[in-house]
Amino acid sequence: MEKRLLDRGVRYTPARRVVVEVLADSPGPLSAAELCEIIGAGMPLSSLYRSLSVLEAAGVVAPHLGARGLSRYELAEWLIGHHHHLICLECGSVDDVAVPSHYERQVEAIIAGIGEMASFAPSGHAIEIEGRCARCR
Amino acid sequence: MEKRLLDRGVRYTPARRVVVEVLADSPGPLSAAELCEIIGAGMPLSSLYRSLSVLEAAGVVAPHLGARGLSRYELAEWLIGHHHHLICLECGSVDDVAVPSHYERQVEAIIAGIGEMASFAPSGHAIEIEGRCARCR
DNA sequence: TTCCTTGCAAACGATTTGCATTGGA
DNA sequence: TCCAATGCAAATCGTTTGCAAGGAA
Repeated sequence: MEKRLLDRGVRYTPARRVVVEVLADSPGPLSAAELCEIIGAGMPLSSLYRSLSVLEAAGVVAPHLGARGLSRYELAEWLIGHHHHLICLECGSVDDVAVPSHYERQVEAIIAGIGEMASFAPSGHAIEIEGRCARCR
Repeated sequence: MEKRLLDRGVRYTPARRVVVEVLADSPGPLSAAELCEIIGAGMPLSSLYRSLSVLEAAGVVAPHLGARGLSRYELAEWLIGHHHHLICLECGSVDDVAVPSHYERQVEAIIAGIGEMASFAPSGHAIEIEGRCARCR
């Protein structure tokens, strides 16, 4: 992954490394504010955003645009695998969920069918499942 | 639908009516700025947002939180039916697409399966399909 | 030295709110 | 009359950017 940054002439600095590590440990995408909280002091929001945008440009993190005009960030799918999101309407948390491959194959087929119907060329998809998470039941 | 507002002690005013009408005519969700543009002058953004929040509280419109940190609004599903979104990565447009019921039944089953796996109680879902729309091909 | 990186503060764009005014029942 | 609705301007929130200082190659 470091190579990916070096190829773009940017460094894999401690600040960027910590962002990647925190995201790697998270069960789901995190907002900038959440990241900042977890990383702790000594990380100004502006630097955080700069790290995120460098990492995004390098294809290492991907933004997930969500509730109340705030983005959540997670590692790109080539790092953590294809997955979908469980959004808790109670506490607002967003967790990743991997979908068994026989389900995912059905999803692919459905997406392809819809694309054909609508003369739309699909290149990616996301399923957002809303409800109540285990903690809020 | 007017009843829905009256029940909450709010009126179905011309300003609110025009918002509903413009949304009803749109092939997909619209941002506040787009709504304002379509409605034309004489509709300050602040009033628009106020109309939207009243309509949202009444369950008549639903926000769709999307690209580049801006919300798009559409009529609630009980008014326009269950559907998913085609998001064009080229021009940024978002169009609704209704899914044939045999597909939708498969989707329901998949969602239920995932919910069980993750001890998550699903109450709704959305499939966002990214790609290129017919216009941008 | 030469870039890249960082921190701070200021700027920005979308959305919200305070307040005084208008308007419908 | 009374309360809801509106317009304007100012405030707020998440995010971005300009600029000068710090750091690695």
